[in-house]
Amino acid sequence: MGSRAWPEQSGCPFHDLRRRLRQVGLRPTRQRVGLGWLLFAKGDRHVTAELLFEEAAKARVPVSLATIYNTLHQFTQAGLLREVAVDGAKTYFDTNVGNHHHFFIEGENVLVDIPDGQVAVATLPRAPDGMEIARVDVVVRLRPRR
Amino acid sequence: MGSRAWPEQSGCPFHDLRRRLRQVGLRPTRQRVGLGWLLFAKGDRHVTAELLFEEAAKARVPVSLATIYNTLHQFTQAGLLREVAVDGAKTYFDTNVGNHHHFFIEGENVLVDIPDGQVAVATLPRAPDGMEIARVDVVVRLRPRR
DNA sequence: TTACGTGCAAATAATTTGCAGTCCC
DNA sequence: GGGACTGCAAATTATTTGCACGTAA
Repeated sequence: MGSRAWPEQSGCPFHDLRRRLRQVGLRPTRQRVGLGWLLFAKGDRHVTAELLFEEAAKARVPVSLATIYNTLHQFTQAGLLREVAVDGAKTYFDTNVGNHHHFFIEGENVLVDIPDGQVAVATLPRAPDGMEIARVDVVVRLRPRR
Repeated sequence: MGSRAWPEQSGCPFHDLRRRLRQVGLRPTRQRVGLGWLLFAKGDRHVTAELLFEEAAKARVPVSLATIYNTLHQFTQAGLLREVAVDGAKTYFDTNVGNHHHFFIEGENVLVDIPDGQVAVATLPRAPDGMEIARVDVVVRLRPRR
C-alpha cells in the first residue's frame, strides 16, 4: 500500500487530504481536493490524465484537462504520486509511491501492481562513475496465453 | 551483443545486410539498406526516430522522417530491433535484441545497456490466470551523484 | 511490368503553455 | 487584496496516415 505518503491520518479523510496538500505546499483548491479524492480514496490506482478527466466529469468535479495535467505533475513532485515508465504513448501515474513493481498487460495497456515480495532483483550493477541509482523499475509484460 | 539476430555472416557487411533484409521479407531498398547500415555497423545502439533522421542526413542517406518511422517499425517486427520502454515522450529502439537490461540516465535521457549478468531477477511472480510472461524489463535509473 | 516503397503534407494524439479571469488565505 | 490557481484555446512534440509518384525484382 502507498501509506508511506500518508502519515498521521485522522478520522476524516477529507481533512486528511486538505492537510496533506498543505503539508506539501499546495493550496487545497476545489479541483485539487476533488482529484485527490478520486485518486486516493479507493486504494492503489494507476491512472492516465485522460482517465482521470473522465472520472472527474462523472463525479461532477469541475476541472479542465490542462488542470488535470498540472495537478498530476504537482502531486508527483510532492511525492503523492509516482510516474510509471511503460511504453505506449501515455503517461501513467501510480498512487502507490512505495517500492514495488508492475505487470503491464499488452493489448489492454493496463498496469497492475505486483504483490510485494514476488519480484526480487538479486544483483544490481554498480553505477558508472559519478552516477548513483535513483530507482530500479521492473516491468513484467503479460500477454494472453495462446 | 545482438548477434543472435545475425546468423551466418560473410566477409561483406553490405551483402549480409541485404541478405538479412530479404530473409525477413523486406526489400533491400536504398533507404532500408542505408538505415540498416547506420544502425548495425557500429555495434549496439539506442536510437530515436529523430536521432536516426539526423544521422541519415549527415550520412547523405536520402530518407524522409515518415520512412524512418516505417522502417524502424518494420525492423522491429522483423526482429532486427527492439523497442525499449522508458518514460519520456520518445520511443527508443535498441539494436541489441538479446536478453538484457538498461540504465536510463535521467536528465540526459540516454539509454545504456547494462553489461550482461550484472542484473538478475531472482524471483518472478506467477502470471495471473490466462496470462503468460512475454518479457521482463528492468530499467535502472541513474542520476548524477550529489 | 507491377506490387511494394517512399516522400510529402496533412491528420492525430498526448501534453504544454500563455494569459485573462477566479478563488483561497 | 493579492498572489496562487484555473480554464480555455492555441502551440508543441511525437508519431501516423493518405495518396501520388518512384523503383526493385
